[in-house]
Amino acid sequence: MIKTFISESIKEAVKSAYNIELEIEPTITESSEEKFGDYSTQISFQLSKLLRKNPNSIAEYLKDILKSNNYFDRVDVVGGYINFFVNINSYHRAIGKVIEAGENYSKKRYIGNEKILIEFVSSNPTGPMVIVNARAAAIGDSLIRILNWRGFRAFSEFYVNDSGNQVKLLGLSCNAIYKQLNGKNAEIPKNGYHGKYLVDFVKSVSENNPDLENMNDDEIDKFLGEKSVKYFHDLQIESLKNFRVNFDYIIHEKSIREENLPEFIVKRLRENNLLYTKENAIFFKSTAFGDDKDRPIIKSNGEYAYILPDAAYHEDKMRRGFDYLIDIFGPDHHGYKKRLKAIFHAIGYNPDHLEIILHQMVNLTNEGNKIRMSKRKGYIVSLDDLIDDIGKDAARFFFVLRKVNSHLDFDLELAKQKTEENPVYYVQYAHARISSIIRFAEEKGINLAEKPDISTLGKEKELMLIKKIIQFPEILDDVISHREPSILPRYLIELSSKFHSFYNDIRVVTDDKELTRARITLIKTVKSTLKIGLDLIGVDAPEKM
RNA sequence: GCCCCUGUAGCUCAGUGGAUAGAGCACUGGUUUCCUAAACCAGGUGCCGCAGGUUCAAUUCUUGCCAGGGGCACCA
Repeated sequence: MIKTFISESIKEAVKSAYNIELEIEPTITESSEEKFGDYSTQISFQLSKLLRKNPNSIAEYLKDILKSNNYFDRVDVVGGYINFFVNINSYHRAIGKVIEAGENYSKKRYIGNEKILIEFVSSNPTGPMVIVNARAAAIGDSLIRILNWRGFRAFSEFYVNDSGNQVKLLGLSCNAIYKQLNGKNAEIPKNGYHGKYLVDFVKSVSENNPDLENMNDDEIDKFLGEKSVKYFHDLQIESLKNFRVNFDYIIHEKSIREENLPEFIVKRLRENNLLYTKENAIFFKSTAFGDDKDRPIIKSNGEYAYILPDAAYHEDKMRRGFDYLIDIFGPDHHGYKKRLKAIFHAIGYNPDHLEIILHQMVNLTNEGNKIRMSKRKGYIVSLDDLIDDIGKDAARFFFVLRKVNSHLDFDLELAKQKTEENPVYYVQYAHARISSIIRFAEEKGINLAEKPDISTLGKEKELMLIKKIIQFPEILDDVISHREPSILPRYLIELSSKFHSFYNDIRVVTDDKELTRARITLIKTVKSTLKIGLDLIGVDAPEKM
């Protein structure tokens, strides 16, 4: 909030000095060193070209205007930079607002009516929830929480591919396993699923369904296929729930097909003259929309290519009244991005209203050795395994801590051993510590209901904490504008660090009741900021540890 | 061959068109009669992968190259 104020002041100063409206937001940074004040701007460098004056004289001129502002103790100019020394009253005013807001600090009311739909995970129902999908889950869920907290209307959705080829393959694989279990000769199809989890599943189904023996091959394929899709889907949703990831909507490919939406897409494309037939397959001219080559949407055997029902699904999203779509995909979908945007555009929507976020892969290693995971081949470490090993708080924190765009190396052994060093505990510990101090103060009979005198807070470490706390709303906005949840956990680590440092330097509960109340009030703002922040990434904020 | 991501301290990773590039881990030493030591304090490291270009200013933008990872189906 102080930053915004400085920004406004600069704009006004520039206007009154040179009679120009700044088109750009002046960049304001927190000063790297104390001698450069609290905040700095290098606006004079940016203006120097425009005004044909040297930066230093511009800075000096602006300084004289800015100086008169009662927010600052001092305004300095050093080598073209303008450095602001914010006075203590401004900080007291700022933290006063945080205290007023309490549990709702940084929360915004709904702004506008635009509805955002974020689709993520959408894993195939062919096995348990795996680690890569868990990363998408953590990212997507955190984004939704943060967007909604900051006044957007964002909804989460999971798309189930419960028809099509892979379901067929799953049925065939199950059938083969079923035969093998009964001592018959059978091979799992080449592209089928080989996981041990599937054997366990088929075993339990066949024990509970003796009629299987009376069915013919096709019937068994179908029966086991449908059964397993439902089973694995439920299992996945259950795992995600346990990971504190819930969905507003779950949409099945089957229902998209039943509503004949794929046919609608074909019709629409045909009307727009964007289809042609080649070697019995129907191709969509996606090159007209920037794709590298045209893509088949109906295969020569008459089946739909994956993109067709998916395009239909996006049509469905728009029909349900969403204005802006975000898809979070894994790195294996990167070639798919152009194609999907192309078809979205081709069926009549603004391609800017479909945003595709690609997160990078997760490499699982075990004592340095890479574990290659493949559901089809059957090497799997499931989300449930991970939670059992390191806990959901650590897992969620860890997944969101890395930037969406970077590859994530996850050493299972290390993660298990390093549990105690995991930064999530550092943050949670700060929260628990504050809770403990507050309990202690209550035991000492400090009346916390009485309004404290904040102006007694002026020590270096106190101001340091205040400065950090008031950054929080900006941090959340950064997360949103960059689509980068990792900014939040890193901020929480910094805030915790400032608090621990404060704690070791300054005693909160003392005989001075007035001062105690002021300090308790201060650390309460830290507590609620941590609580809100942790909650936004789906991590618990414990009262005790 | 084409496309995407990455290359910053011993390791894991932040960061920015601007002032002396940062954290954590690891390593060394210190801190508790007192609110949680899962904490704090002190100590030092960098051809910011390489080479051009744009700029008053490049680690940041851009081009080429090198290295690592991934993707390039009438799979989903």
